Amino acid sequence: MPRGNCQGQGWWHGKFRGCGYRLTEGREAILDILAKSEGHLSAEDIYMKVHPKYPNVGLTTIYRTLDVLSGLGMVYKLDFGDGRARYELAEGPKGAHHHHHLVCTDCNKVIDYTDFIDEEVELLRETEKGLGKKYNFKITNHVIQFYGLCGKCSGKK
Amino acid sequence: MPRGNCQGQGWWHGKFRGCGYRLTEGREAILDILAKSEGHLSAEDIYMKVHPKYPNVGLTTIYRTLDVLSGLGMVYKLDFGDGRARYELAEGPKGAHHHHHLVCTDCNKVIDYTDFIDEEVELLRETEKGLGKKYNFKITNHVIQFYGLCGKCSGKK
DNA sequence: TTAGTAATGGAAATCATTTTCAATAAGCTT
DNA sequence: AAGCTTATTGAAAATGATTTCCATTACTAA
Repeated sequence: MPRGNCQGQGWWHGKFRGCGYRLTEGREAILDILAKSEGHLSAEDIYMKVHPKYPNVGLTTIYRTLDVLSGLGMVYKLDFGDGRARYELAEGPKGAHHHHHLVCTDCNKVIDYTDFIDEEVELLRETEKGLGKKYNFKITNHVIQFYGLCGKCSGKK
Repeated sequence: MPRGNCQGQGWWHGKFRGCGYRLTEGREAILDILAKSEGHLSAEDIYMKVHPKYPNVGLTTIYRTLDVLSGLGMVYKLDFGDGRARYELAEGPKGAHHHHHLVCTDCNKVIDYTDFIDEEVELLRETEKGLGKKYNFKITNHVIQFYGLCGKCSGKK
């Protein structure tokens, strides 16, 4: 039962089982919500959405599951600076929806953007390669985020 | 006494006073520590360093001051994913030490790097301009951070 | 000096996230 | 299908960083 670096491919069940994790009702429910919500959900958001259908899944399990998922690279844990972590499903098998975030520091609104992604991906590739070699780092992830004021907040009183 | 967007230039005293903030012993002490420590200090780290010399400066004041400083753009508030915020002085008048972070997700070691900054700055400039226009966002800041395993941790058991 | 208000610290309060622990359930083995 | 091993669970309690309260102190300007 390998438990460490299980970054293989395959979806859902396979990924879980292959790493020695058990596939439980609660975990599937959480994955389900994440998949259909397309948002940036906090642990509690998820709890709220899971609870009606699975009243016996507790907040603790949500946190634990998110931890596992993020460890497996299936979920990104995000920080928008408002004191609670947000989670979103990592892009599916296709790597389809690669995007980054634009955060309003006033109202906390978050915009997903996909502009400039090509140039960015290019830079990231180079940077990761360069940094990895220079600092002997095995880079697994990155965060790019812009902060500022959205139209509404920038035109406030 | 304007209190809002005080992003003018000028250093220290001027910046403070100009925004209606008072320059107190505690605030200077904190700025001092940040200036000479060149690190990524947590509120408590700062408290520890300030306390010997100014035993009457409390943790609460540290937090409050860091909040003000970060609001003024004099300090960056960073999140390395270990549950406590870190702070570092924004680059001085010169914009000299622009850098980003490489974070080991295992031992939490943080490396500051300045490689690829030129290309990056170029991309950022474009991105900020493009996003700002498209989403009507007034971008004030950004975060770029890479996560991975440092040499030591990647070669662990 | 005096009034008006910013700033302070210590204690208490918040609040997201973790830990503890006994009970339960998954998935392998037979 | 039944047993067995061990991952998983929920509820309650613990944790720990950050905030809030509030009465006191210290600037600043007139």
